[in-house]
Amino acid sequence: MEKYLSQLNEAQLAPTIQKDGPMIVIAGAGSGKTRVLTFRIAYLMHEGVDPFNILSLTFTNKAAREMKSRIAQIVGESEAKNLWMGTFHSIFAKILRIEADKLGYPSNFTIYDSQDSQKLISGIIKEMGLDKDIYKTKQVLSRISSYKNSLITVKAYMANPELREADKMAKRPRLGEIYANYVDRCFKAGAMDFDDLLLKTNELLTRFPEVLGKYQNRFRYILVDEYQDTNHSQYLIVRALSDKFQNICVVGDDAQSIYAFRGANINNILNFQRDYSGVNVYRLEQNYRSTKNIVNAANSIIDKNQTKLDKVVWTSNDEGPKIKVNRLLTEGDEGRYVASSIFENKMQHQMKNGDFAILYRTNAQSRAIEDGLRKRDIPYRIYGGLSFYQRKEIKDVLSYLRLIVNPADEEALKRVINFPARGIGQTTIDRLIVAANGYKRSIFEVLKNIDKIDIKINAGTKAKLFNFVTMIESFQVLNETANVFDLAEHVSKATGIVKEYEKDVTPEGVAKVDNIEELLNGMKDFVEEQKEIADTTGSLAEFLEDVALATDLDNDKNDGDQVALMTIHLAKGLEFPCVYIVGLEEDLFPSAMSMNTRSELEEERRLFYVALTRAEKMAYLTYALSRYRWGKLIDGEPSRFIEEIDEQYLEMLTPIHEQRVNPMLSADIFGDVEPNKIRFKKPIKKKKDKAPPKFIPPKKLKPVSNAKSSNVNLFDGQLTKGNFVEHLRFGKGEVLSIEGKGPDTKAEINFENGGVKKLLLRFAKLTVLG
DNA sequence: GCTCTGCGGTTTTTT
DNA sequence: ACCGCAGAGC
Repeated sequence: MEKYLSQLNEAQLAPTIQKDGPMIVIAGAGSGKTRVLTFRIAYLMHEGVDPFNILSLTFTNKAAREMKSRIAQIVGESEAKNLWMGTFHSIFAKILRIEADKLGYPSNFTIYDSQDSQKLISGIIKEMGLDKDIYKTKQVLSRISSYKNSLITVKAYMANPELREADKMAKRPRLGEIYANYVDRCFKAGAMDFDDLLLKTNELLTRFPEVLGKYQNRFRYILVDEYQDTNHSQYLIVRALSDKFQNICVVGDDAQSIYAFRGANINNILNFQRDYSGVNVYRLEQNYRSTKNIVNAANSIIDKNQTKLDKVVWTSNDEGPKIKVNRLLTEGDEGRYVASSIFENKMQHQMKNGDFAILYRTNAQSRAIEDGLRKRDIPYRIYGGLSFYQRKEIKDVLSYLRLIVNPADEEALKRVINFPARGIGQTTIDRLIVAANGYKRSIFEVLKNIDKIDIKINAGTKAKLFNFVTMIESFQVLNETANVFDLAEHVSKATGIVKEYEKDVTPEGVAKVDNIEELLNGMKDFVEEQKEIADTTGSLAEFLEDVALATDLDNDKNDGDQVALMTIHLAKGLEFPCVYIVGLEEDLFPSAMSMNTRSELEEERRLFYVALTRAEKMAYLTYALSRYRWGKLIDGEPSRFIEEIDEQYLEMLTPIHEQRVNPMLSADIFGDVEPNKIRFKKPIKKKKDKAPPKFIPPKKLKPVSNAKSSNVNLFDGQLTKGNFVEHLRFGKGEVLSIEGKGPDTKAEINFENGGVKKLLLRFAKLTVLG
């Protein structure tokens, strides 16, 4: 143990060897918090704590696995495997299965993913005959989700006039009814959604004191990673479980809280000291990951936030190169630039593809980057997006498997009852749902008793339904004896799914068949793996649970040396020698959806902080003057975050403001990438969009966008005080004054929805009204 | 009940 | 630009 502890600095050592009592570790980016957590757990075990009594909660399965294997290296495999280590969702799903009967749930309950939840909600809205334009599925679901995360049950909602009033004001007076129906249908289907896994755990621990006592005694030592991202529901679980022994260690960084949008409450970390008595506060402030330039630049930006804990991150690492900032004309140029820059860095610094990460705000941005990388033959891997298990063909197979484990699973049943097509249409399904609701039973039970109940379905259809039920039941029998791989293989053949997709000879169809094969291979691995682990059964139910809570990041196949592409959210906790942060434009990053309040904007800023602190040696920031959004070419302005960085840490490859851009010069940044093509492509494209008029005839409504011209001010001399203009975002406005000359001309404009703005005319997208 | 077509939403982030 | 879904026609 000594040999491990000696690897820690003073600040890391103190929290590692505090055995008992509540403690919080405020850990700056790259300060070695994972090391503290792992060594601390090893230390506890060294001090005689049974691993069975240690609960360690992480944010991702991947983090849990990595931590477990690191601990195994210290204390040995056999000891480490008894640790309770995983995500909130996976740990409490396991506990809920054990205690399910107390809550009236079957222990083999299904976990609905958000797609399942959405389909159920939209079905309920339809059944209730509500206007789907007012009751938007996603909005309704997000309301329900936030209620659940705040522990507002249907009963609590109904008893709370304020909440009901708020939804009424939002023109959704029947939201409570939808909520009630949704909860009811999930319960009847033996299903829990993601939020339920936490909500029901809370219910379990409050309603059954003996259960709470049992788990309090079991989890004598609790550690929580990424505490800043816990929501209220998770917070209460941790509080309840740690209440008896108070051996609670939370680790987090308020500057990296980026999940408020899904209910994470930054106050959980800010108020931790108030929640427990005698809290020891530790700070890890030395960054071991990044260069001085990167650390200081990141500090300079997070300084702009008001809500934060005192902490000064510093490093003794090298100065390192400055952060390079580059402006491109279009998203295509951005992709090409990033690709050629990676190419150059590989040549100059002998770097591998795996040393690079390209981070973006939204998944939609990946396409242009991909194109650039492909042209340069740079191998890459996209993380996130539609995960493997969410793909249609995979969900089809999984739905059959879910139905075997839990035939009440309504969403699975609806998905496959007529896929592949077997002549059971929507009308029949609707009638089945009505009957199931009427009898307060699951659809599957209705199906089994189809002859005994009152339902208007003709004999032919009844026969088809009977066949379907028989098929599922035969699978259930097989599940008693066969392993999950053999079962799944049989299912994909017997149901005709594979045959159905084999009919499709397009590349997409072929890919689907391949994907199903990959799923089966994965199940084979699962079977093999489970043979080696004594305390798991390798059951189908277990496989499905793993799959339901898995993310793309978890299945790191590590196939070869590839550049990583992902959203910034996904990048949290990772690090790369060289990081490209792309799409640094107002309305994109910060996102237009998150600029309404200071707290939203501060979360965007933390997101930027997270992005920048992923970099070890080099960081690049890029933005494009125009990019396709919703199929249209939209002009953008550079993100405020670029200007918020102390400029001494930046190297502007292109001037950010007030300077003429020479298109010939800007072409140079592509190095040897078909310069001619790039140089001439833009002007041609631009011409097609809009021919810049020589002058603007007054009084006539003439749409003139200054847009992509970017190096000239088309309004030069045309726009004067008193002119009326229209802006895409700010609406109509009156020109108050003009200042500057040529490309630097600015106009002060009073907009009807935006107030007074000063706009650089060569960037402003204005229509002159007269 | 099945198939095709046109429409509409999408692009904020995810356990 | 793209995908998924609803509605109409067969």
